Formats: sequence, C-alpha cells, structure tokens
Amino acid sequence: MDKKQIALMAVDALKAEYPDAICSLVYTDPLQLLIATRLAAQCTDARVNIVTPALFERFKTAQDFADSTPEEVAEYIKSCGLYKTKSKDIVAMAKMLCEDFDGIVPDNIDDLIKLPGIGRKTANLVCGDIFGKPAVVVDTHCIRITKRLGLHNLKDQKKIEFALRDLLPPKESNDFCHRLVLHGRAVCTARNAKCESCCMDGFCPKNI
DNA sequence: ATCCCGAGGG
DNA sequence: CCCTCTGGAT
Repeated sequence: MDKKQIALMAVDALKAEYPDAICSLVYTDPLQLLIATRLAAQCTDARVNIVTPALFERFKTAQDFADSTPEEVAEYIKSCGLYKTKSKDIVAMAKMLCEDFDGIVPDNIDDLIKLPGIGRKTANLVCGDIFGKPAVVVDTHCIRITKRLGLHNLKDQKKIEFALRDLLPPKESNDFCHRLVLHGRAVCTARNAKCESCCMDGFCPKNI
C-alpha cells in the first residue's frame, strides 16, 4: 500500500468512527476561535473552555483587547499555561487587527500568520472552520497519528502540512484533522495507544 | 515524569 | 533542526 491509499483508508475509517468532525473549542465568532486556538497551545481544550467564558465576557471585540494590557489578559488565562507569551501575543494581535485589518479577522493564511502569536496551525484552523476553505491543521495529534500511519517521517510542522496536503482530498482534509484530534484523545494516545480498539488497526504500520 | 488541537527565536 | 515558555491533569 502506498501512502495515498493509506491516507484515503484513514479518511474513510475515521469518518465512520467520528461522523461529527466537531471542534471542541467553544466560540461564537471568528475572533473567539482565533484566541481560543492560541490559548490551546500546550493546554487541553477542556481547560481553554473553562477560562474563555469570563474572558469573552470582559473582551468582546479586537478593540477591547487592544485597549487592555497583557497583565490584565493574563489574569483570565493564567491557568492555561504559557500565559506571559499568550497574553502579550493576544494584545499585540488585537492591536494589529485594529490597525491593519479594520478589526476584522482576515480570511487567508498569509494575512493570519502576520498576526503576533498566530502560526500555521491556528491560521489553518480558522481558514477551515470559519471560512470553509481547504485546511490542513497540523497539531500534536495530527503529527503523532499520521506518523504512526506511515504517511510521513518528518518533524517540521510546515513540511508535514504540505506532505498531507498532497495525500488528502482538499474537501476532506479539514474534517480529517478534526477527527485525528478526537481519535488522538480517545484511542491513538501519546502513551499506551489502544491499538486493539482502533478502527485503523487493520492497515496501520504503527511506526511509533 | 509526561503530555495537552503551538509559536517564535536561535 | 533545537529550545523555551507554563499550569493542570494523570
């Protein structure tokens, strides 16, 4: 089996296992998803969802964040970890949104990654979930599972994104990545992967 | 001790 | 490529 075949089998298997390719971050507008995704760095989505209700009640627009300080934002997000860089990034990002983008979250990767603290993973997630564009969201689960599946043997996040883009149908890639997250939490975990109950056990080479 | 839907800098 | 940033959960 070549990589493309395995990729397509993985797409089908996960689609059957997780019909709803949902994002577990809670948000009601593009800015909230952008910020929640930034907060999710080295932190569980469950933890992010605990802090965001109060955060988004206090700050409703990019201007609200831009008018605040990293110190105030930090009070709301501290339990998510990496709080100094995250809070500094969020305020700087909001300022750039207001100054260069009329306070509106841009709809393309090139503009999104200009924002402080926004990298390819977050930019792809927003492009896929908010703007319905083909996206390859390369996070810790995506990297681990696609490597175990033998779809690549790379370390660089951007190289993995482009390698997967070549293997996945554009219309499927975004949902596929969401399903990788669900699967990574429940079955193909970092430690003690539950291969015996995995829907891809039949064709996974298990390159751990 | 290790991992959690990362990003930026060296 | 590598490292660092960080609290919470297991």
